[in-house]
Amino acid sequence: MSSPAFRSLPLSTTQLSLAAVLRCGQSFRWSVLPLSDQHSPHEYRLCLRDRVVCLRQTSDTLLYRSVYLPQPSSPKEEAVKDAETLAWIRDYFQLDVDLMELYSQWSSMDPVFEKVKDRFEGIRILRQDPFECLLSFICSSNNNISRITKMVQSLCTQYSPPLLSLPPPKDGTEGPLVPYHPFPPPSALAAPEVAAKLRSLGFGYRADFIQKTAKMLVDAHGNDTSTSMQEPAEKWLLTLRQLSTSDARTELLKFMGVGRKVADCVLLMSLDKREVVPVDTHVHQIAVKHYGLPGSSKSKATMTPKLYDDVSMKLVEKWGDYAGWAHSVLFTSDLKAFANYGLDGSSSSPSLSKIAMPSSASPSPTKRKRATTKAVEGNTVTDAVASTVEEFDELSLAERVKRRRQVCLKVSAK
DNA sequence: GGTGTACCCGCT
DNA sequence: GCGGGTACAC
Repeated sequence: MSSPAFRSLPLSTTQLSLAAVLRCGQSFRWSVLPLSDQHSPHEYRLCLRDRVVCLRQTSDTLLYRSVYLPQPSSPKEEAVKDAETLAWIRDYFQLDVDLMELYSQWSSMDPVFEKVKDRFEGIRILRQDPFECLLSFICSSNNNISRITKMVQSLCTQYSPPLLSLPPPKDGTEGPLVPYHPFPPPSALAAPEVAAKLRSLGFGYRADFIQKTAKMLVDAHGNDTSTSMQEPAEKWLLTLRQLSTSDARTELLKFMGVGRKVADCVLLMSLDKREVVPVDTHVHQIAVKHYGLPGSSKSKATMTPKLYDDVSMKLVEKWGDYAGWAHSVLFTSDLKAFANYGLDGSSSSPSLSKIAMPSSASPSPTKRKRATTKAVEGNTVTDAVASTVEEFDELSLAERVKRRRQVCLKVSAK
């Protein structure tokens, strides 16, 4: 396989830090390969349907290239495909969003953010493929990044044939070829026997969730496995981007293994719902420690729907329109794996865990106010989210179970 | 409608 | 034992 030259895109690491963004638990599929280059210590690779995208980064430049299948037959055709790769990069990393602008806004709104911002630059939300995102986060329950990564890799190697193979990027050295697999389509995971296989691969109880969710999607939207690049179910998931946060969440909650947390991750990371703040026990701890949410910092209260809403709403109030993006910065800064991140001597910002709780940590709000204050036609983001939260609240557990059953029955009836 | 428990597996 | 949760039964 040929090794085309890298193209370059001027881009500061303050706008995008691959080292943080590709390893902080948003996407679990990027290969991180060592380089002997001081300025760019790693190469990152991701396999798409028809190409493997390879990225490197220096302080002021993003270097990119792709290896295609089929290979371009002329320099002209290759130039066209490279332009596609660049367009994909702009879309996937949402480069039209000015992260510096957001960082300064969040800093002015939040003293806690102010303290971590210098050490955790360039952390933004990826715009991922919804199907991959959905399955990845179904795998994430009661789980850690390293195991989720292994499971997602298994999905690819077991259920999606390799697109092509590449040698490691070691400058100058020839190494063994490594196969790159795209993420499998829904139809590849829908067969009943998939569940048992996934269990044997160490997926645990998530094996059934994956297979059932894939089957629900295929049965509801068909699997046109003809040569098309995307199956109908994948296209349908993309249409959820047009829906309101609340409506899109309702759709996601119908799938097996998808509760509020997983749904919110998919909304934020693949469906353009930038204000959504997914709440897990970790985020809850952050909220208790730094934002005066009620709850003991030691006792791990079970995440009830109400507690989830309280935490999520509080953080949306704090950070505003792009609250989900801000959440990602704080969340990353609190990951153990990032304990030494950004400590290159030039910065002295602490990791979040080292920051003392503000002495006047907001006197635990007597009671979370429901969004009673409807502002101008619900145009403020806080209100928009608050109202969606209310709708979710009103959706009883029984109703959710019923809806899910309906879909399951519909599925098994076929 | 809120609360309790089992669930796979790997790590502390 | 617990965890970057969810399903299911009271």
